[in-house]
Amino acid sequence: MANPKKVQQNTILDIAEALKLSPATISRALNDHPHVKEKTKNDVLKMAAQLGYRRNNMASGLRSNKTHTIGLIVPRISMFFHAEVITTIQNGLQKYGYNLIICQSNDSLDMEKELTEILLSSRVDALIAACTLGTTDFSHFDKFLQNGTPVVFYDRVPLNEQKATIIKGDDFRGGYIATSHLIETGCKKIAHISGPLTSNLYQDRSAGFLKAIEQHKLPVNENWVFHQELTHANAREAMRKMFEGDVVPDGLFTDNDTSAIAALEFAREKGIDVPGELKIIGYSNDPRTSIITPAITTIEQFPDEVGRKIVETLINSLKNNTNIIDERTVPITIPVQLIRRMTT
Amino acid sequence: MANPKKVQQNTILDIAEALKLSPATISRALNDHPHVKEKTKNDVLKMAAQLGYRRNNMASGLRSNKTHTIGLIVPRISMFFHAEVITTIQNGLQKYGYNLIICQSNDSLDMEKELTEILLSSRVDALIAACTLGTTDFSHFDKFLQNGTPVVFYDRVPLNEQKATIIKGDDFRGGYIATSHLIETGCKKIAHISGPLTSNLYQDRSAGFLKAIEQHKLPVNENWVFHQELTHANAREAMRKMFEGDVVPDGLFTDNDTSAIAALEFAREKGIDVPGELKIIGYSNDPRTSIITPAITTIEQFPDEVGRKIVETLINSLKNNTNIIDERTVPITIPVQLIRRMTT
DNA sequence: GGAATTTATGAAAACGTTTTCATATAATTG
DNA sequence: CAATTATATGAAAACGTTTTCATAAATTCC
Repeated sequence: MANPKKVQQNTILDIAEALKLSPATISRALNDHPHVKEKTKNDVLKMAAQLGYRRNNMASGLRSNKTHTIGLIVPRISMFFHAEVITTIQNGLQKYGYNLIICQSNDSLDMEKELTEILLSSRVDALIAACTLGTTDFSHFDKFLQNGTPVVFYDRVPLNEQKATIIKGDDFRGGYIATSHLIETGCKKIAHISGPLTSNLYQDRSAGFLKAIEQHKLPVNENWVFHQELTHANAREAMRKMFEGDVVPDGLFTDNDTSAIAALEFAREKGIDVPGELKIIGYSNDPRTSIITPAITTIEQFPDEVGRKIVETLINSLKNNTNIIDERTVPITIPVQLIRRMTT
Repeated sequence: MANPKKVQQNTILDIAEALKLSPATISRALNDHPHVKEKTKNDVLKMAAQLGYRRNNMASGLRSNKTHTIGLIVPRISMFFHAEVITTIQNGLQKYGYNLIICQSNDSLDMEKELTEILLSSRVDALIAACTLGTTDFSHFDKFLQNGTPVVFYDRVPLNEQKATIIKGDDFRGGYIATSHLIETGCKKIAHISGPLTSNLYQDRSAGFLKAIEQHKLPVNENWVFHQELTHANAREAMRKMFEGDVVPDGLFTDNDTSAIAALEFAREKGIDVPGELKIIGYSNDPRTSIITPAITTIEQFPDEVGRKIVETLINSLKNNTNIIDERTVPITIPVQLIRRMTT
């Protein structure tokens, strides 16, 4: 009694009955099948609109084995880089009639595994994933590849996955140009606050860092290289350690902007002149870097470019239904760019 | 030939066959139905795991008329407030076994309407929506309410929707305490950069603003009240207009933080001392406000609280399957808080 | 003008579950 | 111990589409 009368959704059979046609014809008409008369199509479309008909995606998906839904697993939706990428992906896929189920792993590997199970149950047509920092074994994604579901990894990606598409920023180059920029602006004692080496991201950026250092025959101070979770607090702690000694760095490369901001705030508090005594460069071009004083030099990763590329390759492999297996063994690399501001 | 062999997903029938049981029993066992022997349940669960069985959500949903999927329509996922709310909702719903289909209207009313159609086709179990600034007619949401699908509006909400749950910040109070704070810190000539009055958000904040002004018997200068899209550029333009005259404001209340930042930057460029000559207060507690110099006073909206409340009421009405129609005609209000920083 | 082809439609099966109804067995009652 | 009730299972229908196969009608061909 609580509910008045719930309006029942009309089905294809209601249209069929109203027009004295078979459900098969209605289905074909709605899907613009070539073997249906124009007039019939128009009649069906008109009646569908009149009855407020809406296709039942579950019934349709069950029969046709297509959900028009794509799963996305991401560490956290509110991280700037990811938010931008997701926005682009969402808007892109929407144009092609695909829905996006967005899931957050909260950077927990267990959660990531569970999410693959859930998305498998949802029978997503494809999967997009930016993995956890701790994901070194990627076998929980195999289930998708095995039944022919395209998988695209971006940002944090497997190193030797042959069967999935891999889209990543040019992290080696990012590390290299960031460090080179510090050197070119006169730094001789360069520190590096980096993330855990379990992730390709920080492996590559670190390699780029070292390459630039070696190329200019500068020494590497082991005590000034940190591999840690890139939080505000950790960066502060690293700064404290480095600046309690006699010899202090004159340049700092951090693998994200949060760490750069923390470092800058530390310097501000301790009266360390930036960029006079210490030059700082971050990574990602988070909006905060352009707003803080002094504005922080950083590396742009072009999240919208990443998003666009993901949509492009995905739509492609969904259309051709050609599994990506054979073709895409080479990762797609999105270029990076130095954004010079006031901290260097 | 291109694809090796795609692995076929096992179904309930495969389990049934393996165990010499009927599919009905398998289904019941998997759903923890009370009328199944413990031993049988264990056997089924074990065999399901062994065969790598994953329920087909489409088949399940088609039959049971439950998708365990909830739709979310939001202007833009990358806006700070929404990103936070969504993160909380996502994590909350995940715990109860619900997926979230997130859609962006890009603040376009047409897109919003289209998205309701799509989510209707997906037969979502419930809908959460933060509407477009231009949404004054909410009838495209009626379809959900008519077939008993719970709808929760938050942030930008309909004014007189009797049948849906409404969760909103205390915008009147926000406008009131922001303005009062400016007055208390000595402002006499207060400007207000607000959003379009089509939205309850800005109606309420404006009302709060006026209430405070009247209460202190201050005059309202019509030329210092703006109702416009709250972009960086628009705020700059408003500042330009106000500061080209002889009489200039000594206090500014902006309805979002982007405008406050734009205003602060303008002041900085023109050599207007903040907070000496001009005090500024924003809205939302965007992370940028705490990082800019001087840090901007603003109003905290507690996005996680909003998200939690949404999940709570939603799970409740999904569980009871009692449509919200009768009970929830009163909007739920989330309190706001003044965050005092350096611009006042 | 009949055979072959194209075009338009329908009947019925299929997708993988859940659920109703029926039934067989086991446990409990008087 | 017969009668009732509780427990455990199966057969079959149902959910709303899409798709295969068959066929009727219209068109083209020689």
